[in-house]
Amino acid sequence: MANKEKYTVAELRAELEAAGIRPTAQRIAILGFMRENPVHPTAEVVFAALSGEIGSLSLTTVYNTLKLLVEHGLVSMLTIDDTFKCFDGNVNMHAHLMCMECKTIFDMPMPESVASFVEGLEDFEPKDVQLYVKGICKKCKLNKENS
Amino acid sequence: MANKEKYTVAELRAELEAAGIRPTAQRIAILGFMRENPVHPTAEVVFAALSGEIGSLSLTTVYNTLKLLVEHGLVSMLTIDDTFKCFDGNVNMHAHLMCMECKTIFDMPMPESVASFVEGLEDFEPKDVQLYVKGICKKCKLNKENS
DNA sequence: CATAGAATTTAAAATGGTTTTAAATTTGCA
DNA sequence: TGCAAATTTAAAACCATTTTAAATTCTATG
Repeated sequence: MANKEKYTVAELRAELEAAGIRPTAQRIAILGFMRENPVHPTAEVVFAALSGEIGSLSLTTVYNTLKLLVEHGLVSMLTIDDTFKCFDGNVNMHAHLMCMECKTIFDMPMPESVASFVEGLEDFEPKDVQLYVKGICKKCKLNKENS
Repeated sequence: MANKEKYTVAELRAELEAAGIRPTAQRIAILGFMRENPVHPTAEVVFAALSGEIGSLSLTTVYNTLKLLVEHGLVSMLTIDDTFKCFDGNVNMHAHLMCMECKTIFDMPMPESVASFVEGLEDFEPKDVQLYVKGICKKCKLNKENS
């Protein structure tokens, strides 16, 4: 299930408040960006995207806010690549593919049995599930062949 | 399928050579450690475990060697936790659970459908598959309840 | 409405795991 | 044995992220 294309400030504010987070302008903008953009941005990318909108925004705030949103389950953190940490505003369970060449991250539905595997775990209380597949995307494969 | 408990130097040497890696004493020791110990050590841990055996061993060599072994598929890298990078000497496909409290990483068989999911991917050539489940282990759950 | 206290944001500095550099050492091969 | 290439090492550099401390903003209360 994907997110909506557009969220109102009131919706974002309500989401933050429901999580017990004080809805500041920075937090609303960051959560809004994560909800509306079906990408997997790093903190740097979020900062670059929003620093026009909020002139005073600092990279520190973006880092701290994303961490806060992750801790409250409003955003999830992806560690698919060891060289950068990125975030996903779609917290519905799904798998991720990453092209090792162009670093693009693609969403995929989570295979059926993963949910039942996780539910069936004994002696372990699951909180977060990530399925990561790294490989080469079609575009990069073609590029390689023609060179 | 787990690894053996004990590997001979000749076996390790042969594995390195088959991968086109020159079998130095450091590389043999590091690969041996990874093969024989069913844990998920960081570079620091590998270094600490082997620096007695090889007095001159440097942490740099451990980092570089683990990277080399991963590049050649002899060892796999886990990015289950965003605060550390660790390694697995068992390259057979399996899932990982990590306790968010004590940070212990447990091996689990990979659920059936994941392999077929990966094989069924179109327009994407898979190279590495990781299923990570983060949560709370039994021991830590009990500890929390009694406090 | 004024104001104080608390929370948040910010810039700057610090942190720490990892990589790079360059020199020293070791290895394989003639 | 000796040389060229590869590897290892210690030290320095790197850089994404966190911490610090001061400035700002928000909220509650009189």
